[in-house]
Order: sequence, then structure tokens, then C-alpha cells
Amino acid sequence: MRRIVLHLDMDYFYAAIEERENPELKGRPVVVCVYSARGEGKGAVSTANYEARKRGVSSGMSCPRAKKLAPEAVFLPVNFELYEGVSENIMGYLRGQGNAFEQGGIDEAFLEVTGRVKSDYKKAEELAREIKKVIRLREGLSCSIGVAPNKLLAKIASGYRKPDGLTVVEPSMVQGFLRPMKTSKLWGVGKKTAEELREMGIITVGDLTEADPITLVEKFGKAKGAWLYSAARGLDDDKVEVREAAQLSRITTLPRNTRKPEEIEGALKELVRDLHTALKEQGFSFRTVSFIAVTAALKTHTKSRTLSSTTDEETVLLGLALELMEAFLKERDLDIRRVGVRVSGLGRAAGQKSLLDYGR
DNA sequence: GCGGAGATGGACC
DNA sequence: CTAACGGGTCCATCTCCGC
Repeated sequence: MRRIVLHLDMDYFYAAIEERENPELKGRPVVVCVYSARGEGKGAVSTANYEARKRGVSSGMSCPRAKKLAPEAVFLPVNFELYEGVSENIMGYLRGQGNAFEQGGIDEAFLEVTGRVKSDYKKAEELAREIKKVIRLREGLSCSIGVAPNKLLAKIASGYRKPDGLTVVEPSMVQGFLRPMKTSKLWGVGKKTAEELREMGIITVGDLTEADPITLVEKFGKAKGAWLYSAARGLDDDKVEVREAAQLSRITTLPRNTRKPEEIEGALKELVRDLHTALKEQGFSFRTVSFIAVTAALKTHTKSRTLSSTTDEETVLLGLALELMEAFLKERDLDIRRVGVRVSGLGRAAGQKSLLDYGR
């Protein structure tokens, strides 16, 4: 059976929800920000609506800079609980629309629809239209959808026309679709990889199909080199499936750069409490704890410790986090800008159902 | 040579 | 003001170490 995968991406999700909650915002530039503890407007842009994007505002940009570009924009702090609720509604609906479902972040998801549409692209397109309609009706939000032979292509297709787009890439169209694109359109090719490819004279995906696989492996390592080779050809057999979380973390910016334990501990304790709550909610125990420090120079350092068996004790988590923090401060004479704590080696606490146990 | 642990960096949302 | 910069997750790679 010819495989058909659908990828759905909500349009400027956070800003769109804010517009929906407050219709007066419609037509105005809206910038949703994650503000830090540094006061007066410091932080980064999470999402900007299209009015703000027209003025050059984009995600990841610093808020003061966005303010300079769009002084008349409405700046709002993120309201995660609100967005999560909306996301759950949408994902709950989507889950039932395919043969398999995979959420990839708060505002996007893959659906394996091969069986449901019997490998028929016309039916897949109809299904995509139906999904867009339902989400618009129920949530008052628009999304963009890509329909293609695999996840890699579906993801690129959903981003091809935005907002409110629908792009269908049938197998016969794959080469024509991919060849003219910049390599950075491939999911997994970011700034660094694109730059290294550019140095090799590879700008487009078409260029990449002509690259020598041996050279790619030499340059990028076995896994990534091989992946680049097949991705350029639109090949990908990654399954659509529910993935268990592998790690959970919390990180925050300190009011000022410091290496005094008493100025860091408070924040760390709060992060631990928050992380432990999330752990409990999701029924996870953990085996590895990491202390994360981002220095004044914005370099990230981590220190970790793995236990011989899993636990879900908050006191263990806090004890280890503090211990690792002290070890870090002893080792390095650096001021800390942001601190974080991470748990990995996750297991299921007794009596907890795995996400995988919930049927489709 | 293989694995787990630990550190780091790239990528994406 | 010639910059200033959140928070979260996943993955790959490298080194070290015990076996």
C-alpha cells in the first residue's frame, strides 16, 4: 500500500489563541513573549501573528528588539495553561482521525492515514479539508496541513503554504517539489548544517542529491550523512507512533548573574518542585539527574548523576540537584545566568499506565 | 570492542 | 544602545571506564 502521512501545524498558535480570546486584537500586530526575571521587557519572542511578522518580528528574537521593530504592537506574556488546554482539545480530536497519531510539540501532529483513505490521495485531501473545517468550527483557529508519502515530506508540505494552507505532494511530485528548496527546509538541517553544506557548494536539495554519499558521511558522520543522502531524495520511513518522553527539564533565568549558592538555591528548589509535580502527574520515576548551568557567556554546562535504580522522590531529586550545583561551582569559576534541572532515564512508577497502553 | 555514564552541541518548536 | 537573547525536548557524538 502506498503510504500517506498527514502533518498538521497550527498557524501562529499562541498569538492566534490570544486573538480569539480578545477579538479587539484582530488586525493588530500581536507578539507573545516569554519574559524573564530580568525585568522591563527582557525576554524572547515566542510567537508573533502575521501583522507583527510583516514588520520583521519573528520567534526567538529578543523582546526589546521586537519592540523596536513594532512599537505599536500588543505585547503579551505567554499563558501556557490556556494554550495547553486548547492543544488538548485539538489533539484529542485528531487522535481519532488516522490509523496512528503522533504529537510533535504543542501545536503540531502527524497522522498515518494510509488505511483510512486506502492510499488514495484524493481521499486524503478531502480528509485534510474536513480536519481544517472542524478545527476552525470548534476552536476558531486555522492550521496548515501537508499530505505526502512520509513524515519528512508531510512536514515540509505543511510549511509550504501558510497560513491556512493545504499542500499535497504525491509520489510523482516529490523530486520537483524538493529539488529547488534550500537545504535548510529539510527537517534536521539547521543553521550549522546548512552553512557546512554551503561551503561544499550545496545550496538546494537538488544540489544535495548530486553530492557524493562517501563525502557526506566523512563530513557529517555515519548517521547524519546517510540521513542527508536519503532525505534529499525524499526518502523517510520513520513511523507515526506515540513516543514516551525520554527526559523532562525545567530551566529559568536568574535575576542577575551570580555564583553565590544562596542566590541560586531558591530558584533551583522551585524548579525541582515544579519538575517533580510534572513527573508525578505523568507517572514517571527517574534514574538520572542533571544540573544545568548557562553561564554569563551563554555557554551551557551540565553535570549529571545516575542512580542504581529509579526513584520518584522529590527529596532525592533536590538533594542531587544541590549536590551537582555545588560540584559545578567548585569546579568552575563562572557566573551563572540561567539554571536548570533535568531528569532522564525515565520509568513508569508502579501502577501507572503507559501512554502506549491507551488504545488508538 | 561494547555498554553505560557523563558532557556537549545542534536542531526544532 | 555599536545587540541581546526563553524555555523545553530530542538526538548524535565524543570520551572515559569497566568488562
